[in-house]
Amino acid sequence: MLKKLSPEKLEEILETGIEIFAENGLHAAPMASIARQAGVSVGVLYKYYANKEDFFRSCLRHSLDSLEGLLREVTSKEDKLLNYSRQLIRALQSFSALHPSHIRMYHQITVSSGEAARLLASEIEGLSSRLYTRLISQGRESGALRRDMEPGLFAFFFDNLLMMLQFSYCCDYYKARMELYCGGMPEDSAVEEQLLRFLESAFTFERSLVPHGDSRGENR
Amino acid sequence: MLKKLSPEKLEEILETGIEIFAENGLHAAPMASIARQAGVSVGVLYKYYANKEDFFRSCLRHSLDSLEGLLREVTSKEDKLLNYSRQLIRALQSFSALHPSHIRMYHQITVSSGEAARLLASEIEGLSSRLYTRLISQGRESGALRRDMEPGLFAFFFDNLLMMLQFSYCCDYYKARMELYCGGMPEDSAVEEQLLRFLESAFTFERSLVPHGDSRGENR
Amino acid sequence: MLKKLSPEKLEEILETGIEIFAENGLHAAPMASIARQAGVSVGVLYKYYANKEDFFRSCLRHSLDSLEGLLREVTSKEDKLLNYSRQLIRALQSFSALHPSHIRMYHQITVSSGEAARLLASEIEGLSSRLYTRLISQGRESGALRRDMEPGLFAFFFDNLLMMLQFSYCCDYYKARMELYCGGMPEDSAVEEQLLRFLESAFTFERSLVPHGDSRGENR
Amino acid sequence: MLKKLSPEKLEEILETGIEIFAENGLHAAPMASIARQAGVSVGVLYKYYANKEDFFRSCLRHSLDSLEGLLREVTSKEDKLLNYSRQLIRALQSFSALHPSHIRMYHQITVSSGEAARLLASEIEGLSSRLYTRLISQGRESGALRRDMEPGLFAFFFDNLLMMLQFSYCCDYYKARMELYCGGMPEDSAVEEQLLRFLESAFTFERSLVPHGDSRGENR
DNA sequence: AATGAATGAGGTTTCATTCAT
DNA sequence: TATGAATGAAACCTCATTCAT
Repeated sequence: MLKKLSPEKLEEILETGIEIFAENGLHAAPMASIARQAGVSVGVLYKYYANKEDFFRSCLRHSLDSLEGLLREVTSKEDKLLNYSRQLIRALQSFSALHPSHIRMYHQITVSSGEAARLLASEIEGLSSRLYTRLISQGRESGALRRDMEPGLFAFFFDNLLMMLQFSYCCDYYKARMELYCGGMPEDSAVEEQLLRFLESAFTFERSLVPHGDSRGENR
Repeated sequence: MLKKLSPEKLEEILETGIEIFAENGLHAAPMASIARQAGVSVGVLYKYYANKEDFFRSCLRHSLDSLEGLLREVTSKEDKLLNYSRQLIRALQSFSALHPSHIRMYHQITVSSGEAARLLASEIEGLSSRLYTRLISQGRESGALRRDMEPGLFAFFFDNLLMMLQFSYCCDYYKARMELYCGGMPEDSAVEEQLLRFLESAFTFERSLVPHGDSRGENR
Repeated sequence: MLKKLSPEKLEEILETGIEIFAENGLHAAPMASIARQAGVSVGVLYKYYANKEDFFRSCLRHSLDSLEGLLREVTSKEDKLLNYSRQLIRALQSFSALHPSHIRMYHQITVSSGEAARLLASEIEGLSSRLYTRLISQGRESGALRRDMEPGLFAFFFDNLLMMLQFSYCCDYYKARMELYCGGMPEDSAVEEQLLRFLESAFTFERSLVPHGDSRGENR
Repeated sequence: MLKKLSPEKLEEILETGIEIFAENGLHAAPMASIARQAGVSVGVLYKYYANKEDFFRSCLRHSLDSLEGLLREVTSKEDKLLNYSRQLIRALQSFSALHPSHIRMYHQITVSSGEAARLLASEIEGLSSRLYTRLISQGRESGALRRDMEPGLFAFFFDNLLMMLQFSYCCDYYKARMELYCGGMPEDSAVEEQLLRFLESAFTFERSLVPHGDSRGENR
């Protein structure tokens, strides 16, 4: 019985798929390129996956598995948002350095539309949205975080910053944009430090405490 | 570029292009659809524009003109970051409601790669990156904003939040994601209020002032 | 305005389609062959027809139009089944000689299955089934034809013979089969004469009149 | 042909082949489906049969063996055409009910063309054409059947009716067509009775005896 | 000058056949 | 010997671009 496709080969195919999807987008990625680059024939792809859509879903699932593993690992070590944040930033920086194609593929996914967009969003963002909202609610109850915030929206802002960070490490357009803002690619440690400061203040200080007063009130 | 097209027709062609590019992406948008929907022949498109790429650049330029107009208008009225922020948020909310296709087209652009990505980023983000960095530097000098920040990175975070907000109003995937975080589409006013609180705190409170202490130090 | 596709060219495309469908079958006929043989590009086919299925339907309709024209013409001249039969046989012989591909395409259609088969059958056979059944019923009422028959089944036998005749003139397999039975391709006139004798007797003599008695009765 | 396959397995493979060829046609039947459904590997098929064509020929031969057995059995019991007809109709009705795939495969064969068509026709129709022609000739000599007929053509008409009957019981298109003519699927017994009446009259009454005269002469 | 029909390369998917195991 | 994974040619269909009218 010919078992040519070892788990390693299958892994390689999926990683190649992620790479090509990341580069070309879901629609424009040629199955032939994936096959060629993975060193197999197109027939192999269609033996293991019903069609392009199915293959893409498998690539996504493969990637999400490792990303969710990362998320769970970080979560298991910390339970307070701000402590957790530092670990998370570092983990994302390292994931971005190791698997930039995965992040690029997620970014390609964000251009989908219609029902597919809704399904993909819930598959990709479901876990983190629930986690962040929970951590923030807990922090607010315990008094560790500010009270004058809506946890959902603040979780949304929080994830916006982290998602953009990843994209900025991996996607050409966002990379160029970050360099534009920072005058070159900033050090990982500088990003970590500054983003933590940004987040700490945003999540801990209530509006009434804002000190300088000069930017308050006149908008009402 | 010859000039036989009336300015109105030209405007219509470009707006149609933006719509179709926004919907389909740069690669998948059919020139024939654009021509048909704009009520001209494909021949006209290829008479005035060398090719699809060239036409796309013109659509982008057309859109940037109106977006930069908006930015300049808001800027002319305010010069302090936090006052400015409220105006900007409102302006972006209204722009997103009026011209969602423009925002979607910008989003489509973010998937480009290589040298094109760098050029597009600098064309689209150049103005705001310089503006935000300047406003933040000034605020830091004047004492209105915190001193322990790098203006470039904080400007980057600031724009990340605003860009994601626009995408979340206009692009299917991000729309679904925002609903996931907020349990439904939030009111414009709630978004405005919460994002302002988030930004105010992030930009004004220095780390040493962080009140509860419980999120410091215990990181190992 | 480029009007390259004259009605003549369109006709040529449809005739070529009929030819290729007749030769290869619906599924196996390559659109590229049709285009090449008709002297156009595949793009033309897909500009005028939504897809292969649609193109095939148009070929069928084109053919049915001429066949139904023929049927109506013969019908208009005669209203008694047996007079009508001679005209019909001659018409089918001449149609088979002029347009063998059409007949071969009908034959290819008979291998379709499922709902498609039902629809095609009703489209192709609807007219003649109604016509034959009506003629036979009328003949039975008037006393010109035997009374001890069910018009539907006799119409069915009648059409079976005519359909097989056409196929036997045009389709390789049936041609070979007819030669097997007749020891070579029979003259048109012999086929006409013999088939008319066959039909006349079948449609006019009632069972009770069967003369020789030796094949009667003992089967009951 | 090597012989390691048990006769039962061989039978199963051939029957499966017949089924798949019947359903999909010669061209579109996937060898892999046949192997899977028969519970063997494709390798086995290609070990015992040189290629698809060769395998198909074996399926046909297998089917012809049983059909010819049937024909011989009926023939051995009767020697007069009209007595024989009733037995034959019943036998074909029962064969159609038991082995519709075989009939469908024969039908699929009728779309073949070129030299293959000639060979297949002679293989499939040789026996019955010789048998029918002989029976009819004998009947004509003995006076049991009409004299004014050419045995070959009448045998041809006779077989046309029987072949169409089988196809009408088994093939979707012809089934739909028969329902169109009869307003629903007729009872086996009605078909038997009516077809016998049709055949009896066709084969026994000479033209000169045609009673009503109204369908004679006026054809110019 | 403007039109839009025509082109044909390129993408997805299927399946007969081979051959490593 | 038997397996069934792998191959890759060929089919459908789309769309950027050209160019006859």
